Amino acid sequence: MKPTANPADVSHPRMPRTSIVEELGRRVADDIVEGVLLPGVRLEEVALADRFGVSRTPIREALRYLEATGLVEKRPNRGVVVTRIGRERLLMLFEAMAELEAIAARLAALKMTPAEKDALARLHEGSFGLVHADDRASYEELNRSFHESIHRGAHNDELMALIVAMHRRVASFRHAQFAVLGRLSSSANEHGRVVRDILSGDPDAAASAMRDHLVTVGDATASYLLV
Amino acid sequence: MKPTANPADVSHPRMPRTSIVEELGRRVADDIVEGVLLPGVRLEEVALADRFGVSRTPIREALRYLEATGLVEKRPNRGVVVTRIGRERLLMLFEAMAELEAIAARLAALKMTPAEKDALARLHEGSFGLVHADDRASYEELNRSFHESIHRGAHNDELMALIVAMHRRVASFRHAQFAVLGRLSSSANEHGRVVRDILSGDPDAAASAMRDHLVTVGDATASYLLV
DNA sequence: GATGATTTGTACGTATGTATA
DNA sequence: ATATACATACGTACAAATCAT
Repeated sequence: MKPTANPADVSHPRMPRTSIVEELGRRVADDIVEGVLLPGVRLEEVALADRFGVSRTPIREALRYLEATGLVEKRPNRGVVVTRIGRERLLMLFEAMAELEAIAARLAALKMTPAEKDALARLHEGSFGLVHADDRASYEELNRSFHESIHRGAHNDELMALIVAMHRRVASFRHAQFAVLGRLSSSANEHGRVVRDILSGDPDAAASAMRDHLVTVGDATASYLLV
Repeated sequence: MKPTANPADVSHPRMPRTSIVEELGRRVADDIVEGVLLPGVRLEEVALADRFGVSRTPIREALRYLEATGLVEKRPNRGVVVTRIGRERLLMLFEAMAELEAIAARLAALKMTPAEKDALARLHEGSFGLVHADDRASYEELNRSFHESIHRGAHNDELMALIVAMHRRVASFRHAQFAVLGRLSSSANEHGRVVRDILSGDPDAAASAMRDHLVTVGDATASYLLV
């Protein structure tokens, strides 16, 4: 691999090409979020360097970055591992996540434009068919879109960045456990409450509905988690 | 300087000594938060390396870490600057900060122990004397303690970490502007509402009171900010 | 627009600390 | 407990990009 050039990025020569470190950070982060690298797995610098065909220097910088995001943990002189947390702290993570999503719903109720509200309503309406067909994969995809459109509807990039970062951390633990079952229709119903309160512009109700929704999700998944 | 030894840390030989990178990260972060390094200032690697008597390698790792926290911005091949943001984004930052503090107040109302509530009440009572004496420095110190005790009272380390990180970022902009004037007594009154609602265990009221308090603070400071 | 100076980006070597037999 | 193996931490050298002239 050439030092600074990115093979997949030759289109816009004047656009600041993404550095190797950023690329490495993304790829390792993706592996963690997608469950390729599970919590507790040790990340050796030379192994990563060989795998990506670079020296250890950019690897170390990428790991420093990931350390700051909380996806990996670095113990001085003892290497880096994918972050592994106990049950208590995981519950805190879910609680914080639920509160952040509640904020997003709150702000969305206050600031979503009519067009955004309309799009949200349509998105939600599309979910009933998937529930009835028990199409879990499609529902999961729609669920993502649903939450993302609310995040965007909050019109606050800083808050959205917090939520995205938090979501990656939570996702990294989802794979260490079983899938959650039988929640499709109840999830859709909970979404319905959120949509109703956002559309009617009731921030407190929307926040409350979203919080309850996430708390339910949190309990359902946390109960399966290890340690 | 020796590679891994920390001159100021010779007491506990078995404690994992903090690496140079961590030390550098802390010191640069402190300089940014305390206003020694103002937004927009360029951070040159060699200059920092000379200043701290180390090579560029640990400097670069520390800067990567700070980049992830949002305190500095790194543009590929173009160096690192202390993060500088426009008015719009700053308002988002204040809004997010206010919502996070509101969450903390909410959880504190739900989870603070009687002892913690008692300590909070006493802390708040101590503020009236300072307001009357117009002792701004002491009031600011008490204000910190007040908010910190609420953060701790939320009993959620993940949320607290978010708030601390956010607070550092906000603080880095406080120094680029004038001091806020004449808010001592109104601040104390707003605190009073928060305390009342936390003590009575009303999460929604506590969140609302805290949010209003922070929104006031945000408006007051944001209106003085540059760009 | 080209050239030299400055700065960032990456590779690599060596020392130090940690784990294991 | 000591020695050996191995991974990490930092420093140094070189390459590439940016900036100033």
